[in-house]
Amino acid sequence: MLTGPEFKMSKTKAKQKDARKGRDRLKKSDRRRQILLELKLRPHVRISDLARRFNVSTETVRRDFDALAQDGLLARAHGGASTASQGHYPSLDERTAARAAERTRIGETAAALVQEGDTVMIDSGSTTIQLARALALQGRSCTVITNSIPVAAALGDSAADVILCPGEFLPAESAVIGADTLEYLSRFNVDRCLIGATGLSDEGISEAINGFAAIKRMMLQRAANRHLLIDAQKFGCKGLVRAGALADLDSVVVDTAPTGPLRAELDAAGVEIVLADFG
Amino acid sequence: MLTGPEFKMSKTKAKQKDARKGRDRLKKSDRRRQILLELKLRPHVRISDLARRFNVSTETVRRDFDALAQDGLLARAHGGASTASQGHYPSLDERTAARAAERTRIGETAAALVQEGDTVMIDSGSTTIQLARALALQGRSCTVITNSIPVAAALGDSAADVILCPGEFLPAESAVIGADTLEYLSRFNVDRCLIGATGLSDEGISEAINGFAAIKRMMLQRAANRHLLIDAQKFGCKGLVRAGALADLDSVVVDTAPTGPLRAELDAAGVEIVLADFG
DNA sequence: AGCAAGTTGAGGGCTTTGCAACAAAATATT
DNA sequence: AATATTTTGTTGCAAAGCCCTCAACTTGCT
Repeated sequence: MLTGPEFKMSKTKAKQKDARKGRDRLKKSDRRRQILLELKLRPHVRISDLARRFNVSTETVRRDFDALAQDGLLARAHGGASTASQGHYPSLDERTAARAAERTRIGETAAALVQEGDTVMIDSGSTTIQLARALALQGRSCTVITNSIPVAAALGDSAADVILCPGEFLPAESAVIGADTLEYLSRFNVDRCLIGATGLSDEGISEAINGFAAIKRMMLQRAANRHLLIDAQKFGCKGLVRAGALADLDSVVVDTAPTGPLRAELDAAGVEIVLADFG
Repeated sequence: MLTGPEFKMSKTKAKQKDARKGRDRLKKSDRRRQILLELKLRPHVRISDLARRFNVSTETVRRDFDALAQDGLLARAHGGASTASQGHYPSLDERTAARAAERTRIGETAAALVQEGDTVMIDSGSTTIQLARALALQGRSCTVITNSIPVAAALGDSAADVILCPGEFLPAESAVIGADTLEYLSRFNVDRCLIGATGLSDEGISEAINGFAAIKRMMLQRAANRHLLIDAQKFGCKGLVRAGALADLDSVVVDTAPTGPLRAELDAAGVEIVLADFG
């Protein structure tokens, strides 16, 4: 999206823009690009500041915000806007808040599985970010190896040491993937790994993105205890790629106990079901 | 008017808080913890939303914000607050905006040094973030290896491929350092490296933090062309650690040409001075 | 040129937020 | 139990932001 549509000014008359000294205004798309760039730098920008900076009226900035928000490129706020990226989190209305509560609970329950002094691997995903939050809150002193930048940031100034994996940076998920990531992970032997997934069915763990599936497989391979964090909505879902078998797991942390064939297969594979209790 | 009139249900015994089902208010510290937790999840929270959620007045939330902002735990914004972490970027007032203009100019000039298809190393620091922004804006297609997460984020969805280094995560700078970082960097041979520094004097390049100096040294070692980005304010400053000699550089990108002994030594070492022109 | 479309700025009416001072609860202390 | 201290709520007003429409301006196209 960085290829702007206004690259054709060279063919017409390209020299009226420098007539004014230096205070000339930018074009719309340049301004919007600048806004997005600014947002990558700091989490929040104020309408009034940007208006002053770009030498345009606040209404113009407001219109920019609305347009960018429509494309999901930023989130509006009263008086300004903030980043929408960094993984897309749902808004703060009642329904979603209730669902977020389940995820928080799963994260807290999973965090309790981590022992003081453990070394753990945590992969990327919205549920594992909740786990990282809980881990930071509980102040457990441990070593965390992760390929997710939000996880690293959440654990940033907690008691935990955070080791980040190398690899190709994926802005959509704010995580790294690729051969280097896998090779780096393969060097470690850890006490446990905590991973998420897009689906869990009687056929195994599945994931929507191929690169992430490989990470999960590697983490499962390097850990003595393997935990999957997943909410009941994903029971029975089969994502694009298979990330592992049920037998690869030691336990699943869920908000609601699974039933039917999934439950049967979990039991057959000897997977412990850890229920995140709501109380 | 939202607070029901029957709030004095049991004023004696110590366990009246669970009498009402779940709608009780939290204490101050819990509330503030929740605010910080919320902020780790999304980049911005609104005062009015939190007030409704916690069942307190907006003034209370405002006071929470002020207290947390005082501790540097969040950044106020009109109508809400956003994360303060992720590396401390200066605010957007007049003075700093003027100084930021110089840095932006340095970043743009340095970005122009990068050729299409280049492989480059970029280290962490506020000036190099500006460089990353400019690089993204110019749409140069290249491969960037960095230990800085803001640099990676800024280049996120540009034409550039971004490779992130492994290492210990440092929340204060949002960067990674350590032996793994160095070892990873040592694998590559790149066309150029672009680094910042806390000081530049006739004695060489210096840096305030030891771990970062080692990164810079390694990048200088692995690159065919070595550029230092630095603003005139840092001329003559000697930081804690020496990150390299002047002769390790091919060019310095500055906003103002250095004079005196620094200039003499740069000339003697054959370092090109690239001036970021304002105009 | 000249027309059409798109972009921007200004004004007005309205809502939301910020701020400060004071009052009312709740909590801690003696 | 009575008194400090802390925490929270309320009120009033100034300032900032929002949203709308309309006019001025720029840009693109034929």
